[in-house]
Amino acid sequence: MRNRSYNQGAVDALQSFGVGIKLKDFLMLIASWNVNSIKSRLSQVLHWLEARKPDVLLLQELKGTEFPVDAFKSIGFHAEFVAQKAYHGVATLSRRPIAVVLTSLAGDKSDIHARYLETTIEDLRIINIYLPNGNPIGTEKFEYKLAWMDRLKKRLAALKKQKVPTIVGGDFNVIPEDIDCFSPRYWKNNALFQPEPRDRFRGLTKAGYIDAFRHFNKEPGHYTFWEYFLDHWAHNRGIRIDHFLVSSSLQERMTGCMIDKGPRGLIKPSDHTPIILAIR
DNA sequence: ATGCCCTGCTGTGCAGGA
Repeated sequence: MRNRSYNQGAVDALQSFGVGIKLKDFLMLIASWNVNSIKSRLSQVLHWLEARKPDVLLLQELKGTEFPVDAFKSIGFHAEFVAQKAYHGVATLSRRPIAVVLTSLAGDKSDIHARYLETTIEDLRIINIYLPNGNPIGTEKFEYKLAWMDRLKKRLAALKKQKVPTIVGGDFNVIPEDIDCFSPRYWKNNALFQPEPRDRFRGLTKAGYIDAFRHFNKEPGHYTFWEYFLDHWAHNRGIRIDHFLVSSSLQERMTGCMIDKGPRGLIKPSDHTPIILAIR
């Protein structure tokens, strides 16, 4: 699988959109990709943007203070980012101008992690998140994750009340249901699979934010992350943790949501692969 | 029960990821 060509992945991904959709005619394509270091993955991201031509790309895990704004500018993308040394970091790329609304999530002034970027692009509020991992369970890291999710819920409730059409995309570090992992037994002691974060994720969907991928696809076996080790990729032993949550007011405008497995099969890949949302 | 693999950082392995 490691040698699988990029183009085959692209073809597979496009087919999952179904017949008769002419992508560039009437769709806005919004993608999200945890790249596990933008420095290490820059050429793959540039190549992917040229191949897929999304309108917006949300990046997570930049892993450094430097961000290659000029490289993206040269292929027609505006870029805004929130970064810190060595860890975390999120960036939003867009062919259309980006208006930055917020660069951090309210509710904890001591939280200086680069994990949140709220923007307006066209008529949409687009929130890029890198939700805390939370491992190991039983530590302050797990408590930080839960608190972060509570803060996110507050923010999304406020936007819902204001009737702002909102799309939250990124690495949620939550496996929503058992069908979103290859083996519940393998993940049972992991922060991504605990009842508390899963309940909070369901709380967001109950509050009027649609899990876009599940809206279109009820099958098990569709993942966005595969461990680097133990041949997990070759055996499709993955988890679905990168998500788009979409305001229910935008439901009629959603035309598809797909996972593009192509980039995970490249040489020196990120451990995550992109997810793409199509909005009319 | 833990590591496996990968990245950044200034390291002489560690922290963090998931």
